[in-house]
Amino acid sequence: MTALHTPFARKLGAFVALSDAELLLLDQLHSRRRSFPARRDMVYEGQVKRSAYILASGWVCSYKLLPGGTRQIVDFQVPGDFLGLRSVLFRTADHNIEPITRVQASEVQAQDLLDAFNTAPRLAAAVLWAASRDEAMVVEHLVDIGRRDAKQRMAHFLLELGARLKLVGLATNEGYSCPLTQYMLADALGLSAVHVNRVLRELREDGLVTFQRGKVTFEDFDGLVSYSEFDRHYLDHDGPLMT
Amino acid sequence: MTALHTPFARKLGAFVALSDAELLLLDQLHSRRRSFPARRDMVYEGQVKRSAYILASGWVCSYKLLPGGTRQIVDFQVPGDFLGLRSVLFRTADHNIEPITRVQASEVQAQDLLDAFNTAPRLAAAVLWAASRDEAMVVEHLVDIGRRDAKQRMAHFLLELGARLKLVGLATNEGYSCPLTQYMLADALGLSAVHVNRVLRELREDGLVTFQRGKVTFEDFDGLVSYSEFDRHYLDHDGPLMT
DNA sequence: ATGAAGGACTGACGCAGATCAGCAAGAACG
DNA sequence: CGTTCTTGCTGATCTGCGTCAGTCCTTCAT
Repeated sequence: MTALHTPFARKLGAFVALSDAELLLLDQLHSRRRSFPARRDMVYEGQVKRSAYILASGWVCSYKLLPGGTRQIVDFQVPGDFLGLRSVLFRTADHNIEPITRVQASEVQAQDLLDAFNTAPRLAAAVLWAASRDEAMVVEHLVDIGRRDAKQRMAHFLLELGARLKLVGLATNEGYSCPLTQYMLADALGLSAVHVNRVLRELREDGLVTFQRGKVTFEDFDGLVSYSEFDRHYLDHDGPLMT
Repeated sequence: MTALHTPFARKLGAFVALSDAELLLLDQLHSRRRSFPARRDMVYEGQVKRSAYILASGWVCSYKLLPGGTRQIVDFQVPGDFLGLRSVLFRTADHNIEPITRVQASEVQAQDLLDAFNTAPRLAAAVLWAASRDEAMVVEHLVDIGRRDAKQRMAHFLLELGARLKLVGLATNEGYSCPLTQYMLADALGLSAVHVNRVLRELREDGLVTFQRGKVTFEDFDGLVSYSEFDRHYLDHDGPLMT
């Protein structure tokens, strides 16, 4: 039961009902605990020796730098998220990972993970499932940037982030606390920071969401969902999907 | 050796040097051959019973529809690509898959795949590797849409597609044949069809690429690479990366 | 042969969002 | 204690790209 207190186990538990033995295995993955200061890259593009991590607390973002100096944030990772699962397969990292806040993470060797998978294939399924869901979020992000205007894009993004945080108990339909700056939002959504500011003001004036002083507050959750055409279902689960 | 004639085996061979036994296993995955007509969705969002497929010939695209009637094409799949690997893990498909041309594909049951993995873990690694590479392409696509202007975006996209096709022997640095319409390019790149047309004309007038009558011709490959800030390395391999 | 439909292509016009150029307030640091 | 950095915020101006409204050409079906 103790393992359920880690955000990671909590998230996996939403996908697969895990046995005590499986929870114990999960716990063992958390042995090599490390801490990272904010703003210094944990992983950078081209880096060869990499590990995977399970985020215990704090936020990070994965991004790509362009020659012009601009950057595109591909995804944010919140507590309970796995990072670098995919990149373990490659020799070198293909993007940068930067902690947004101070971060606590468990380092996971590829071998430990494979061992755990051998003893508990259902665990493997759960981890792959979580990874797939993360990929689905990147796809949703792509749609956001490709086909929604700035205001809808922001609205959709804030809801999606909320849905993710809800999975690990860090958000409700009231809101959540969020350490992102307007510059980061800009880099994630493909906008300028100036325009992010304007869009946030409009959403606030419309009485839909407020994002101020590190807090996202849903003033009118249903209104925001319908305004942004957010699909309630794709991240929602009433309980484990696999038993 | 015969299996090397399928685009899929050829692609995996670029990642991992496969033994004869592994190639044989790969061949067996190709037993349930199916054919699909152009333009009728193979998989649609919300569909419950799904299979994975290995594309033998023809092109397909995966896309998401938005309530407004617009769509965002997330990725194109070309011969040798695996489709639906990720979605096998979910109960329902989260996007649509539409054949662009008539398509030949081998249906793969989740169980067959798992069995193959058990007998040949190196094969599993190769398949996961290929899947990861596909995900990396989605990420690159995201960067394209988020942070490059229309002209650079188009240039980058055409090069990326070329790099992919080169892996299965369907492109050279001279060019490749490509069944995409300007409307599809628009839906993929988050542009209007009108603007796609303008951008293609500009690239042609600059003497960089020509895209006409189903053929992409690189007039000045190096020029295009530097104009679009294309990273030559991320899809290039001189030989198997794992032996 | 004759529509009908899809695709390439173009010009005129308008707008969403970028860019530029600031100000103000708090945090971090000497 | 002032200084510098970071972040939020704003107005003015400019532009990339969308929208509208077409034409032309090719392919296919009747």
